[in-house]
Amino acid sequence: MESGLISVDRWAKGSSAYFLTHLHSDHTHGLSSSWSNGPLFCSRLTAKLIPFKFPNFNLSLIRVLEIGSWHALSPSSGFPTTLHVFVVDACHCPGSIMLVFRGEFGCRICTGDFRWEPSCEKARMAKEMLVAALKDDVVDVVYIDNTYSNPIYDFPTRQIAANQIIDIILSHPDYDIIIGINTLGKEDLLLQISRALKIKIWVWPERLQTMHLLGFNDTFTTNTTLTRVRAVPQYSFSVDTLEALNTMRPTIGIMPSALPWVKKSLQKGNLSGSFLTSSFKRGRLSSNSVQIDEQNGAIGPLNKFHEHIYSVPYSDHSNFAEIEDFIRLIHPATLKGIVSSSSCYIEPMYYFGRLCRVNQPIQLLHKPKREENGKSVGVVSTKFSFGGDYVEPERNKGKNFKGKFLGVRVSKLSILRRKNRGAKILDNNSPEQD
DNA sequence: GCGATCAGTT
DNA sequence: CACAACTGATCGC
Repeated sequence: MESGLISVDRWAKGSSAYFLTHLHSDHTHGLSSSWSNGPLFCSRLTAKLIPFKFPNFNLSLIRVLEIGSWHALSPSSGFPTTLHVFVVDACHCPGSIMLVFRGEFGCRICTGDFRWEPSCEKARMAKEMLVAALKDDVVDVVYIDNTYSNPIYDFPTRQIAANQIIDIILSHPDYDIIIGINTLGKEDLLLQISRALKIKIWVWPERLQTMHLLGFNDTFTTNTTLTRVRAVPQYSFSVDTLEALNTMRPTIGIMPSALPWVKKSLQKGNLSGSFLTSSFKRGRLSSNSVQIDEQNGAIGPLNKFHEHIYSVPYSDHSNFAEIEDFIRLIHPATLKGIVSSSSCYIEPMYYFGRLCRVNQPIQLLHKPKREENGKSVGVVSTKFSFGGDYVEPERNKGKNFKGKFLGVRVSKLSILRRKNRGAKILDNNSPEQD
């Protein structure tokens, strides 16, 4: 039946064990306070955060996985078969982990969301642990964080981006500073800012609780009078907000993200206005990401996109080169993306297939896709296709296909809205089995 | 009131 | 161009 043996960041009934790589909401869809579909395996830190995100969560379901250790699931512990899982730090956000599974199905790695920068000490240690754990074993499948698995995604390390942000703040000594963040992540950035400026950072009350759970007891405050630097929910961060704030005090906003929409939405917000001062135009709206001195991270003039807003490519996902490094290191038989995309732009096998042992032809678009959902034997349920059988001319990445196809005007790809992250690994992955 | 979807926001 | 992470409305129950 369609029940998988284990699920990673997927929460539907039918699996014997559930793994949570980290607590971002796009990985917890289907998880709730009342969820009870099976044992939930996660890092110690994630386990600590779960009750905060899901009050009244049944704690007896939680199984802590120590980082750097192998853990066994076996019939003696009520599991259908024996498998082992190894855990390393994914360096994506607090508590985030990468998982290595060994069992009847062979060896598979779920990276979860991850960022392993070559210059990051934590990532270097994680990599060593992983290599040591794998020994000479071959890896059959890597479920990769393919968010940026396209060579157009080239951005600097978080260290460099953090220095850019600090420089921006230092160059605005008389301004209030607003930084957009989410419910978890980018703590290191805020700590560095705090250290560099010798100043506390304001966060909203729930975020302060999170900070305390994470063990940061001194750096953050909810008292606005103590600091000019405030970290606010990203969704509350807009051109309008910044303009409103500026009617009260001079304020700049900083968007720490490598996602292209940042630039786009910020530009669009003000292009038609009268803001196009010469100093603004100097910002080269259409230019690509910042080119900066690799060593010290000095900023160029170009991450300013609005009179009051800077966009800095501080990313918690690996860039293209880092993904490539990872795949080269693991040299798996094949790859699956954990981010289901409605297009081929980030299909991992397209760019990385040559680094795999099984050099599969690049199947760019939809998999067979007969079933609606669920029962496909595969692994990651990438579940959508365009109804028909039209094939995008592979590298003809030019236009997206929203125009009109088959006379149907698909104005939005929203029908295909990706939604499905996560992987379900079946007890029998092999084709010879039903 | 909950969960699943959809819509929309940055 | 896509993408990530999140909030909020809606609908069925």
